[in-house]
Amino acid sequence: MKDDAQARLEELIDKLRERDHRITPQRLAILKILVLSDGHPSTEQIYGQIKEEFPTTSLATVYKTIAMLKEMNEVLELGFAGDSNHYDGNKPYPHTHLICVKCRDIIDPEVEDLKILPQQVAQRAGFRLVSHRFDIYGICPRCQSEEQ
Amino acid sequence: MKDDAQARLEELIDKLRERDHRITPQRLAILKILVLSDGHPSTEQIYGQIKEEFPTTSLATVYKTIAMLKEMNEVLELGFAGDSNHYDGNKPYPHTHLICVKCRDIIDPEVEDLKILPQQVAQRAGFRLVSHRFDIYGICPRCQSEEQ
DNA sequence: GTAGGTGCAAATCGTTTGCTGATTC
DNA sequence: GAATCAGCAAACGATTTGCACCTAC
Repeated sequence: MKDDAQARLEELIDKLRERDHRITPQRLAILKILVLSDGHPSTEQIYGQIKEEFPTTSLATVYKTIAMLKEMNEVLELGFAGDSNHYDGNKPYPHTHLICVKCRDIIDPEVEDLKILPQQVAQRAGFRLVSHRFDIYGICPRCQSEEQ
Repeated sequence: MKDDAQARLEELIDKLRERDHRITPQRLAILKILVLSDGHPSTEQIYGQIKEEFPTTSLATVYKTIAMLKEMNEVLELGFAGDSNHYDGNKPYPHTHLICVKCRDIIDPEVEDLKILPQQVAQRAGFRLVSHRFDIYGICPRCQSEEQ
């Protein structure tokens, strides 16, 4: 495991302990999957991966673990209508996503920061800023080359 | 009905005719609701409103009409995981939204255009741009004042 | 008259919940 | 040992679909 993934995993474990959450084998496996994923795995993908190690694990456990991480603000949820949610356990704060509409791959592009724009827009309308989401949809290079 | 809403309604009717879609009373009512809404009504809200005029209308008809408009690119769909989708029939192209996380009100804020940013980000990663979505979440003035 | 639309009910899919037996601490 | 958790199945809510009847053109 890469150093930064290892460090993030230990950080998460510490935070669970702080809150008196138990470190069960299933939770540990889910945390590992999250910190080791480059992409933004969906619940189904996490479920599929964890079944390799713990075949009896249920989807409910995946959901419950993620709900716990959400409550701790240690995972970023990318919800999609009519599709599984995807999760980022490494950068649990708003950031730009580039999403392929064909293969549904999600990457973090290099992008100039939006900086104070969300705060500015919210303030101007009298809103107290909570968060924001910026998704760019396109066709990824691989899917482009596969077009006829 | 305001002039611009009237004009948009006629535009939509023309586009339906062009494609040999029939102008049924239910469809007309849904189109009216869409062009007259300042906000971004959800399917449930559209359903609720249309029932006042046509009590027998079904949710399925609302969904089917919206699916037709989506296919014609005449409505912008704002999908939310675990919530009804919302629709904008007046500005059926990507634009920034400001969303209250408490009352779920959605407004179009005055905002400097993102301009070429989505295209720039997509291009840099080799993606062909399809669309984008920029949502800012916060607490609206009314909900702030209602906080004890 | 006929292609297309409406409305109903059933099916679907992701997610959540209730509960019982098992496990971490 | 006790509080928490895992796993199962049932419940849920938004959306979609199949189909018989109906209606705009």
